Amino acid sequence: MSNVLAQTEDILKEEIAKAVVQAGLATEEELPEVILEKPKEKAHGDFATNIAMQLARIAKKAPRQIADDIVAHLDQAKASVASIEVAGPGFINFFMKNDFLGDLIPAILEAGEAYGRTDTGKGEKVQVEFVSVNPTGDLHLGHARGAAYGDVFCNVLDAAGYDVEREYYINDAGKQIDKLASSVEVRYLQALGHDAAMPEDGYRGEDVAAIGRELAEEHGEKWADADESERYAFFREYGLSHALEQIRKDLAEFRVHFDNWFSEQSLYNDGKVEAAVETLRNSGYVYEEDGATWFRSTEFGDDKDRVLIKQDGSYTYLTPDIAYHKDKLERGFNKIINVWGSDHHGYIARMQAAIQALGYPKDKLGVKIIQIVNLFEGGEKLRMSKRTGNAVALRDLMEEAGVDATRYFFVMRSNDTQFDFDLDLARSESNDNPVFYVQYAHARICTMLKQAEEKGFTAASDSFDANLLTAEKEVDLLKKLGEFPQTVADAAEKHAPHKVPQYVFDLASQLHSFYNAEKVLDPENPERTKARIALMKAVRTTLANGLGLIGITAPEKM
RNA sequence: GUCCCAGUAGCUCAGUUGGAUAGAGCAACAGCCUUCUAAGCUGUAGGUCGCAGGUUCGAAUCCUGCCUGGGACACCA
Repeated sequence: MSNVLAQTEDILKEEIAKAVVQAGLATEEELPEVILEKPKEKAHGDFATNIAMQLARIAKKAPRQIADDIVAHLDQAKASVASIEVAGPGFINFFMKNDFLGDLIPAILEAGEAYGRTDTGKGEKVQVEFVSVNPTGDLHLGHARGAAYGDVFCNVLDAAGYDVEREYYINDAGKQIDKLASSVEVRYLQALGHDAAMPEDGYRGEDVAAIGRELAEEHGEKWADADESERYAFFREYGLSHALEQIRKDLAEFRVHFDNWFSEQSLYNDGKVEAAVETLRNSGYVYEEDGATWFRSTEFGDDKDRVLIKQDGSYTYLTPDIAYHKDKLERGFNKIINVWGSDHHGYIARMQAAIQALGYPKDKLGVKIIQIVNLFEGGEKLRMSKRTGNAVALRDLMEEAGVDATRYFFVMRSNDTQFDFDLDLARSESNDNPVFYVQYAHARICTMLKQAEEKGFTAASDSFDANLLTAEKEVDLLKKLGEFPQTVADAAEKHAPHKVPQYVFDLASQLHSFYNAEKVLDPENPERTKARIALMKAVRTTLANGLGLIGITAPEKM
């Protein structure tokens, strides 16, 4: 178990609970959960608890009096507590014996790449569906944020002990594919010099035009006057597979991979769309009106009922989507999570209604909304890609800023605030750029360790004395290292992967600070040098693991 | 009109699910390289947490109302 800090906390919590009961302040049943927090102020100790305030009502005593009683009954030695203070309205501040930190470095070095992994998720099966862009063109800015968020979120879930599956839902059945087919057709004909007009709602992007040109080159006039339906089927298939191929390629380059690519068309082929409607009908949530078939979603809090089958007999967008979610739920996940763009938020209520109508609890489905991204360059907002005239593509970003910076930037902010992507900053090789700042910390350590080797310093992970690590900056570093597993678990539980870049940045900052204050390789003090080398190795491991979760490189040299 | 998200330092954002004197980075100002990478560090300054009520020992955080910005409100996908 490499989560030394959590162990220490658990023991302390237990001892506090015991003390409360022994002091006769509350029975075990009355006892609220003991909450330990990490105070912002160093002067308030390593941990603090507000248990005395919480007990005020139960024990019918003043919080400070309660706090004193608890302290009097606490087994300080067992809880590794060095000293205790009662402060403010009744906080109990614990100053820990730092010897618990001594176990940390060997634990980290032993765990290696696994440091930061916990079993908080208890192997629960979670499925995350993200990106799921219509295969009708390039991925662009907003999709990229969703891709980065989804991917890092999955990494974090995995590290926290969840059994994660990544899925991409391919909308390959609806009208948008018909539109793609005719758009490709027009571009193909135009590429051959024929007179063809793009339909009003066709895809006018450069990406589709490229497919048309490619086709013209490969096939020449072959399809120009082929049989209408045959020709249509061909363009449809060709456009679809090429768009999809492009998406896969871009995502792969962005280091995003899926376990499962799920085709909407397969739902039709397997009769699952009909089956879903029947299921809802049998449960009594379906009715006919005005020649259409409706889903009584208002039963579950939706604003209005929704049409499943239109007057003309075709399905609405919602219907296959319900079938899709039904299919996902039947695959046995404890939880399914959708990552959607902000323009889809209005869709949540009806989907959750569908989940309930299918007989599942509402919270079986989680929806994460990714807010809009604005791209800035030279202080100005870019609306269009300079290259293609379309919305800025993921590919442009990767070229301009690199994959590392792009991924880091997209996940460093909470998903539900709009994000200004500063292209100049992402590109800059300076300390303003948080990606470089963190990577530099890693590289710095690697250089130090290399020199340590060259100079003949060695440090096996178990042959150093952790008690020599007493400088303020190194104790801070140790404490920060200890937080990593919980930060990751926290990020998973709160669906907040942005906590990882935040953590890694803080750790890098403390490393730089330590580096400037203390010398690691010191021939005058070989024993302390050994201990510090071990500390540096632990920091390097933790930084690398954090960067790994974000999906970016940890360079050894910069 | 209804719903969702946001509103915290000049700018970009955190804020440990209600805790102590609200924190980082950038920008500003003042310093630190003969020494393991200055792509770094140290310090100063900077705040009516959108506004007004309420809940309680205690509110940036929870509730109500309002203001501002963004988005969504199809028998489109």
